[in-house]
Amino acid sequence: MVRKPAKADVKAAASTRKPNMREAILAAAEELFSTYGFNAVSVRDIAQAAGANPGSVTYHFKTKDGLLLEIYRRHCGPMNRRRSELLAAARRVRDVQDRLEAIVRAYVLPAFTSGSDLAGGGTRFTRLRAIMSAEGNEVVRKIIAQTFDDTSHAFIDAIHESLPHIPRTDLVWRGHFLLGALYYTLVTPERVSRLSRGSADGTDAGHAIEELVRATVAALQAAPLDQGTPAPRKAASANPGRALT
Amino acid sequence: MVRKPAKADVKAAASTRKPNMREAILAAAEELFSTYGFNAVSVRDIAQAAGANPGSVTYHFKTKDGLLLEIYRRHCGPMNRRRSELLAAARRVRDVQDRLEAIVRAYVLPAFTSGSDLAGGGTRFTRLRAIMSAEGNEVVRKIIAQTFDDTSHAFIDAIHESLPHIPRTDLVWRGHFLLGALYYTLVTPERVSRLSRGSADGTDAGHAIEELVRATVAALQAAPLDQGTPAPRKAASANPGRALT
DNA sequence: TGATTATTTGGACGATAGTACAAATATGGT
DNA sequence: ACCATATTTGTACTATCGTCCAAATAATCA
Repeated sequence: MVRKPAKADVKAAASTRKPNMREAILAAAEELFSTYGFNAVSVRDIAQAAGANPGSVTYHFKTKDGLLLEIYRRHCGPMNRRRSELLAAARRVRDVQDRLEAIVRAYVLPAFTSGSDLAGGGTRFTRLRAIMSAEGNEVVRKIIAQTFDDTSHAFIDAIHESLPHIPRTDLVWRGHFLLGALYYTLVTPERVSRLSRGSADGTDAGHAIEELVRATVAALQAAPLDQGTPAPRKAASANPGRALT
Repeated sequence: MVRKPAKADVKAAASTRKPNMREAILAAAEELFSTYGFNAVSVRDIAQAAGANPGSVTYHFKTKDGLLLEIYRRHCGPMNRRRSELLAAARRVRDVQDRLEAIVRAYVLPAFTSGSDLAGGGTRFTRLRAIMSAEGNEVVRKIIAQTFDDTSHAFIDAIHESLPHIPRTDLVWRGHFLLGALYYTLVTPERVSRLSRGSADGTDAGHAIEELVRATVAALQAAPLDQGTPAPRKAASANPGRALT
């Protein structure tokens, strides 16, 4: 096809230098996958976005699945390490209520903030995980089960220690709901803006975190299902300020 | 509203006769889309699953998008009608606590139970919606905004009437979390079974509904963020049985 | 019945998918 | 400067995609 007129011109056209094409491909793939999903993005799309040749993608990552795998490898480590640190600190909080909130925050925060270099990297990767779990990608399913389940168990255990009267099963459910809410907020933040008629911004990560933490802490403390305790009556409305705490 | 009883006969003899190919294609497409997503399923996959010719799909629905559109048309009406009925009934519940629970149940229940003929139709369609929102399908985005937003507003308004001291914005967030939790449970139910080490079944719709309702009612009643009320201390642990209600 | 319409069929079209590979080029150590 | 290696490039391969179309078949009704 048409040859490039001059190497310098091409490089100048790109906003940044490209010392490491491999990194550029990874960044482009992460951005595209987290926006349109894995199936909807082609290797050629990624190559073009990275200013690379489709063959380079094959050279560096062998297959499209391999590229996705490498993205996960890049993020899982730092994110779970951050979670462990925050969880360890949260466990040391004296007050039960504060501790519970700190634990939930330790789970949610690393999903939003970047674990590595790029701004918004955490949000982007978590959105990618959300889309992947919806698409049911088989390559990713194994990584999730073997990389994230340990972290999930650690958090559930920590919560269970703070709420020993609630069966573990219920806490698993409620932690599951937390992850679903977190994913959905990252996938369709504009829905919040729309339904609130502009009084809330779904893309405001800070606000989303606070809302999510507050709602989750309340949900975790709700009476369990089995133990024959029907949802208590009237008391809540009699104590509106503090609501359910 | 009752559908043809003859439908059962047709289904029983699925391998032999095919009186209505259009319906068979719709059913196959719904099943495949809700399992693998829109992008991952080809028109030929659908045709094969329905025992039809790929050309028949084009004949009946013009395009692949048209097929998806028709699936939505089939379900949206009955589901939202059911929700309206249940919501109207829930509004008439006297006790505030019971009413709140009934409202949430009115939102969640039609998403699980079938609105039409097939068993598990409701669950399947809701799972489809979950995957579609993750894939960011443009064809569907318009339908969602114009068909489901009215319903969402109605539920938020009803909740707001029962919890007037909580700003609408917070209720929007919490309703959003509810939908995310609902979606995620339908998309990856096996995760609940895995993390609970077998003590819970993620595919048990009845149990999922109860857990979801309990957690959501508690979350809705939590103190709002802004009004300077820090999460209350100590009281919760002093009242473990009822927790946050 | 025959005539008209509705549906199904099988094959084809151009576009694009993931991947492979040889040639061209860039890089780094000596 | 040279050589060995790493990387990039251009292109080609096969497979599959959504859609289209003319012919074959089924269904409907005068």
